[in-house]
Amino acid sequence: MTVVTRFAPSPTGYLHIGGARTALFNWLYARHMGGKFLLRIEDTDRARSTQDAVDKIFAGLEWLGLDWDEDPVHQFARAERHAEVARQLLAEGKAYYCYATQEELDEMRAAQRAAGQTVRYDGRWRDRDPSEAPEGVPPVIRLKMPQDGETRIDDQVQGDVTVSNGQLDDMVLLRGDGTPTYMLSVVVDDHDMGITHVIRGDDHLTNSFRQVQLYKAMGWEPPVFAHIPLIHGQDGAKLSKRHGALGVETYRDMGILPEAMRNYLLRLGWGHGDDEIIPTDQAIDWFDIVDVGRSPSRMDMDKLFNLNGHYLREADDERLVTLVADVIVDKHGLTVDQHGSELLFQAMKDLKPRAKSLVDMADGAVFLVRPRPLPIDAKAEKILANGGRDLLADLLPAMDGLEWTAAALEQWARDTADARELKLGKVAQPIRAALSGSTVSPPIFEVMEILGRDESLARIRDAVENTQSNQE
RNA sequence: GACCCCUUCGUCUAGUGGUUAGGACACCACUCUUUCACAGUGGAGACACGGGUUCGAGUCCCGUAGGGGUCGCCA
Repeated sequence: MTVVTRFAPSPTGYLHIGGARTALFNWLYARHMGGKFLLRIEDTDRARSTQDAVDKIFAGLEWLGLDWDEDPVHQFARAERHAEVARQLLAEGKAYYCYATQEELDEMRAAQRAAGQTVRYDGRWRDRDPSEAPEGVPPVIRLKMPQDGETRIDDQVQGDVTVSNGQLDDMVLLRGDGTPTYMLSVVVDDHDMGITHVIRGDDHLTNSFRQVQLYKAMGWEPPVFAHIPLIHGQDGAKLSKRHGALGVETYRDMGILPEAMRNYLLRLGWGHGDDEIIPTDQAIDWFDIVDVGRSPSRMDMDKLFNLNGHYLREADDERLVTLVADVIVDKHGLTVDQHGSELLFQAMKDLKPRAKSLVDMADGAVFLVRPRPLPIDAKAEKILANGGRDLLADLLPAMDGLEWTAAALEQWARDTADARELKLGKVAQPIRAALSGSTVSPPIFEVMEILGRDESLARIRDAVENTQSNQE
């Protein structure tokens, strides 16, 4: 049997982190099993569904690198098929019309609550003759749930979970306006799409019991269920769009690499011994849904960034140049021309170990492509003011004739420091301040080589001459 | 409230009856060092609690506590 999984988001907003992980697990399982991963847009809530959200979800999945098979199914387009199933059940006596009004149901629930009873539809129209139907109330169609026995789910993650059928109320299949409810739509679509494994958030676990009864009523084989634990926020509560869950594009904008995101999400609820760095191809090889844990986990940004730093160091230099240039343009408002890209490329090996995100990397690299004269930050200015400027002025004439390689420049700096009985840092820091405008940068002699003789000397001259440099 | 689920360092996890309870992030110290990082070494840090079962329990059973989820003509 070929495994078919699906990711079924409702397009009422961006693709948030929990949805992204659900998608990842479905994708990984399908790829691991050599099956298919399908997409279904659950847009039956016409009021809240938007095309913009659909686009964002697609974009989010694409960014994450989760490719789906076949064209996405739009649930609303299948409404007639769903209604047909409801009518069939009605004809077979497995479902019935319910004429209870909204107000009536509200009262019923309020009364149940007040009496300390379980709140659920009481089946008031279950055995009532439709001839008693009130005028002008468009009826809903409800499924006749079994009232005895129990419903059992052998969940791949949660294990055997059983609920007594008395807990299940007769759920609405078709609304008064003839449109299908979510409960009906998911079951019909999962069946029609040939979904073999439903992997979704734990918050759907209790829905599954009722869905199983719908499968049974239709004489269909239920899929295998796997309810994965939710991701919680720092406060331990369910992460949702209105509760701290950020869209995946936000992580992208924070400078996270998609491969880092995948690795991080994978480790939330799933592990493989002591392995932490798990590239995607390895994940496909190792991942199995039965190995997913049952307890919820919390988002840990520090770990995400740590992982991101790792993938950043491994990433291809040219790819990084493009990504970092984009951030420099967007965040720092500068342009990065051919020469600028060249500088970034050469500096990449020094930039990599210093960044945990593309944003960090851009911050650390921007001085390379800034036009002169550079802004000098307060700490750097202090170094220049406290003797650094004088030293540079003193050294400048000799520097012109040096061999301009990192190694030669470093040797020269060491000799110079020795000759003056200074520590190397005393020579290096003023140069760093002049070249980068900061006290923090990649190894400064590397920077000198990358920037080149002319630019380097010009920046040092700027620093020497501008006693009141443009401080930030 | 009812039903369902969960509970190992602060966080993510390994662990499936006998371990000095392992790893990772974060934290602290040290090493490296021209700054900052990276890297390396070391350190502190956990089986929620109470009963069983067993020669022996983080591992099995039952309670308790805490947390979460669901109870819509939303999905």
